[in-house]
Amino acid sequence: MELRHLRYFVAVAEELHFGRAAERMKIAQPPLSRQIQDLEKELGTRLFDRSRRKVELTTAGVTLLEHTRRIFEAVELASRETLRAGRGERGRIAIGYPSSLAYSGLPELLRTFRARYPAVEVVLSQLAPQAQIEALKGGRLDVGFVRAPLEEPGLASMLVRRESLVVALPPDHPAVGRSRIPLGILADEPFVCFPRSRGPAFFDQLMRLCHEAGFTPRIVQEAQQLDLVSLVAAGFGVAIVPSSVRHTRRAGVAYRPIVGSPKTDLRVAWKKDNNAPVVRGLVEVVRKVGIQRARAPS
Amino acid sequence: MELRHLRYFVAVAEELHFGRAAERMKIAQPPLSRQIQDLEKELGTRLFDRSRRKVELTTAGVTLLEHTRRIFEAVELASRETLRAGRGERGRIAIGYPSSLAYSGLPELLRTFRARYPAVEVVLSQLAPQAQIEALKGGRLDVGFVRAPLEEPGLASMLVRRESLVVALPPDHPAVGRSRIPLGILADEPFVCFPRSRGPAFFDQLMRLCHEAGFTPRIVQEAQQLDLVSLVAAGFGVAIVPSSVRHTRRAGVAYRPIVGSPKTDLRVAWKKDNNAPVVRGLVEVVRKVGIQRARAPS
DNA sequence: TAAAAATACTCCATAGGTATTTTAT
DNA sequence: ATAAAATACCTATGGAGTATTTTTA
Repeated sequence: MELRHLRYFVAVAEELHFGRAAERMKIAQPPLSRQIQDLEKELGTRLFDRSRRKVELTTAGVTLLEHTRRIFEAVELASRETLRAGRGERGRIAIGYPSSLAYSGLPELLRTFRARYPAVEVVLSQLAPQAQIEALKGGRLDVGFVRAPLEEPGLASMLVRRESLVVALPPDHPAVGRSRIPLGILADEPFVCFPRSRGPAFFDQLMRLCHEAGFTPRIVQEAQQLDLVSLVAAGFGVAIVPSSVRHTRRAGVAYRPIVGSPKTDLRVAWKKDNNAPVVRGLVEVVRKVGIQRARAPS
Repeated sequence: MELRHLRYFVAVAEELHFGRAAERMKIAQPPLSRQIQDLEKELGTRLFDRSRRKVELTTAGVTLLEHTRRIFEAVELASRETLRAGRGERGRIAIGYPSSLAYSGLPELLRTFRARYPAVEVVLSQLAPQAQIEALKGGRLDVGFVRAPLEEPGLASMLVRRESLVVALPPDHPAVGRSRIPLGILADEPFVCFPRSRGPAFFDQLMRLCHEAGFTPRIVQEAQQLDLVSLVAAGFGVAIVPSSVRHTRRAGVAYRPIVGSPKTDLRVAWKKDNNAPVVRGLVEVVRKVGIQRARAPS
């Protein structure tokens, strides 16, 4: 059985006249008769009563007509939904992000994305850079936002924004008096930072910066759960963070730019061979809308 | 789009390999590739990702696969239900019957019929013969049981059983002494019977019998609602009824055979051009099982 | 007799086959 | 180098057309 048979059947059932039904189907009457006969043969029962001059549906025909409507509805629905899925307007996307994006940038991005793809389920995971990279490669994540150059084979990425690094330090620290801080004056300060395993690229950049300033930072605390800024506020030491961290208002911490304005890149990454239209769609939204820095608190 | 496309699509989606899918579909690989391409073209989206060495479903493909299952289920259901309807195993049948069958014969028949056609809805109407004939012609009834020769054009009928007519009379009537009653001795009796309009054939047969016995019956009461036997019991007069009426046990009435054993035919009737399989099925059940006379009460 | 469906055939569009190329590993 | 899908081209099944017959009112 083919849908053609059912289309022809519906035409005859509605016209109750082979000639007119054939006309409607843009074919001649004899082939239509044959197709209906083939269908009747395959189903094993008559669908029309042609014993008298006029064509009438048999009880079997009535039954088939009812079911046929449902079949065509199912086919149309399948067709529509498949196209929607193909356009990325349907499905699920798992997004990874670092804690620094949770309150600045990400919400705005998601609002735009969900407006454009309302039927897509968004799954969010706050993850450290390295964890994101592994989740991306393992397929547990579709896209991730990471601060890293991302030379991973198998992953593709796009620059979202470039921002300055700043020093976070207690407000009573002597260096606060300066408008720009030369890293060298922090040579003897205790540093707090994330463990290298959480984000090697950022960690290594930090080390490089300090070495260029002529010292090796004394790392006193590797933040595990708590965020860096809270540790700085608690007086454990100073930290170097992306400037956007300032947007999370917080007492007990001052931020100062660094001499030489070192930068860090926020990139959006995805598996190179992940062609899912939702992923393309999200990246496209990021490209067009970007992730704006929220305005710094006054 | 044809079901063929969907069948091929399912094969490839399940095998995730064009070669094996083609083998399963008993066709060569290139035509299968083409059919899938045609389907993708028609739907407007890719269904498989062949960018790498192995074939994978796209999100659109996953969506279509889910819907496809529903489509094939609908097609199979339609096929099965249509065949069942064609066999008369599904539908509705309106049956007319005279009061005399309500307690003898009809229940047994219906039990057999419903056992064979459990999904058929049976609608019963107790109707006088003439009302049945009109309902049959008007399509409000599918089959009717009538006592009449049924020479109606447009209707077909089959003899169900032939039974004797008997006289119903009060037990204290002088004629009760006889084992067989010559109708002539009832010449001066008051008769109760149904109005001619309710069943002309039976009424005319009655008149003919009396005339042959040399008199015209004095009809004192034309039963409208109440049945004849009750009127006889109430002493309004005598009546001539089919012998099966005796099966409704009732005090105050005696039954005696008539000399010459006149007979009446119970026929099952249907519209000649009603080819509904349910109707054929019922008539077939009647033919095979018949409507047995219930055993006379001792 | 006329209207309409079925039959008998003819033709061609397209499903399917064969040979080969392209692609990705 | 190889496995697998795509492409190119050919074949042939069966869907559709034309002419005619059959059926029924």
